[in-house]
Amino acid sequence: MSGPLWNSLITKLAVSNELDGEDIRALLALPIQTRFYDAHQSIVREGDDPGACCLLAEGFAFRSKEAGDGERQILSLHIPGEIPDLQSLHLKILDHDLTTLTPCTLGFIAHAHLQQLNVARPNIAAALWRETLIDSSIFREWILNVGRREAVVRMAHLLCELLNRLRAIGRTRDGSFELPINQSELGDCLGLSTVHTNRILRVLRDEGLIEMERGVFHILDEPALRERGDFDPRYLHLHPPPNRNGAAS
Amino acid sequence: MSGPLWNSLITKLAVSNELDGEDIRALLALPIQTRFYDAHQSIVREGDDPGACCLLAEGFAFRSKEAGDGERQILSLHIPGEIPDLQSLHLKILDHDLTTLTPCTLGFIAHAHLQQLNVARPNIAAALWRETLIDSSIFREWILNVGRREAVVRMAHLLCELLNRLRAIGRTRDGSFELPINQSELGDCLGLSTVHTNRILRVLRDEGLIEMERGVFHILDEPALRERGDFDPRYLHLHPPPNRNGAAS
DNA sequence: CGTGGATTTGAGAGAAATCAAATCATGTGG
DNA sequence: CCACATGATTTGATTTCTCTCAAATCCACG
Repeated sequence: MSGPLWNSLITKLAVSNELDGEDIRALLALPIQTRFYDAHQSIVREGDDPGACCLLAEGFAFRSKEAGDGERQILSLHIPGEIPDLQSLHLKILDHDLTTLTPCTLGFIAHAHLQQLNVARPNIAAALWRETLIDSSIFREWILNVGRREAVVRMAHLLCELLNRLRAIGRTRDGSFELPINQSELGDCLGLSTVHTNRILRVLRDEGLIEMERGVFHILDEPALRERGDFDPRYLHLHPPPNRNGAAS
Repeated sequence: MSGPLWNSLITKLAVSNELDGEDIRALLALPIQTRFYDAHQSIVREGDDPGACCLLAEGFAFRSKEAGDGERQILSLHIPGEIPDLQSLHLKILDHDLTTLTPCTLGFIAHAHLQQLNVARPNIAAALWRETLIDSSIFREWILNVGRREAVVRMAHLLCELLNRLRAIGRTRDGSFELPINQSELGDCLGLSTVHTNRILRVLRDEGLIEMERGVFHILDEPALRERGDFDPRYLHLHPPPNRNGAAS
């Protein structure tokens, strides 16, 4: 098999992992069931026990939880090539929601097939484990962001993160990237109200750091935005680990 | 080999994983180098590339990051039996600090030995992966906590989490647990100032939900504290996954 | 008994939320 | 092509929560 689904997965995995020819062949042989979703559709919900992981091949999705008072917190934004619920492979019961942000092409991969792949290709097992650990590293940075940075810095940081992640999979042009997200959702990422989110975006625009138009963000001065957002991309682990034993190349 | 280090590890792993006799034998054979640390000592730092994981056998530790302005955010609190930097097995460069909270007994396990164990005992590899995923699930809940709950609720939630995690490894008596943490550190867990942390603790005491004395927390009314803290323990995954294929018992 | 760290209290400032309303897009049906 | 409905963005005014600054108290320990 082959096609855009497999390509997005391999492109993304190759950002942070060394894959050899055998690995790629094994990935291409992975049975994936394609489905198309509209924007703002629930993919899986807290409490579900899905039996398959969801590869995001095209579009954007997010994971979220709700507090008791109904306030929503977005935990992560997902970009093409990611498997947002990869953890369901070992944590059967979902502890959060997964929802499309835009129309999406999704590929469902049965847990059983992933397990077989992990046994057959330990290097892929390590890569997938590593992906979940990078996911975790991004959560840690979000805790810091929401817990200890003020609103403008938080927003600048988030935009830097998105720019860097999207650039790694070739989805930026100059300093611009497409991401159709509204201000209410942006606020839910940062723990801010919609009104305050709006004012904060204005600040960044007034400072000449960004511009926005329907679903497209333009980063006008990345170094300045990094400075403003206290951003250091190391936590994204956007490179394969240093190759200590002369393995795959 | 055997001793308190191995016991703490096995006790903790068994909370959320099914281990069979062979697994336990393999764990007991794991070479671990013991070292004793004082309170408030750095174990590993952001940017380090350690070569070994650190098993927390006795005492408490925390992971943290610092924002540009020097504000510290504590990302997680660790209890006996946990391996707080297990992710360093696949993410070589540390993206946060790991520090003792109290005097600790630590066991260092070389990455190479863990890798060998993962190959020899796939069930243990799955358990370790699962542990890192639970870690991740706790991060997600902390994002929600810091992002969308107000201070009193945040604090109540954190105390419920600690009670439940410590109970699972047998470190509570009735509703009480030992945890020598000061208010500044507690504030750093929750994204609050020390002063506000103090006032919030007073609120919970005035409401008759908790009592505190040097390093010991007494939860006087757990159901009420759960209610106050919007707490649902499911995200802690404190039970082994449902056994679907009749494997280990 | 003095010292330093931790906790507690008070007062005032600041950041972000809430409430309310206006404006701006976008899409639909007539 | 226009009237209208809907949702998103924007703005203003006010309230609430949390922080900061400062000082007092408490406590463990040498």
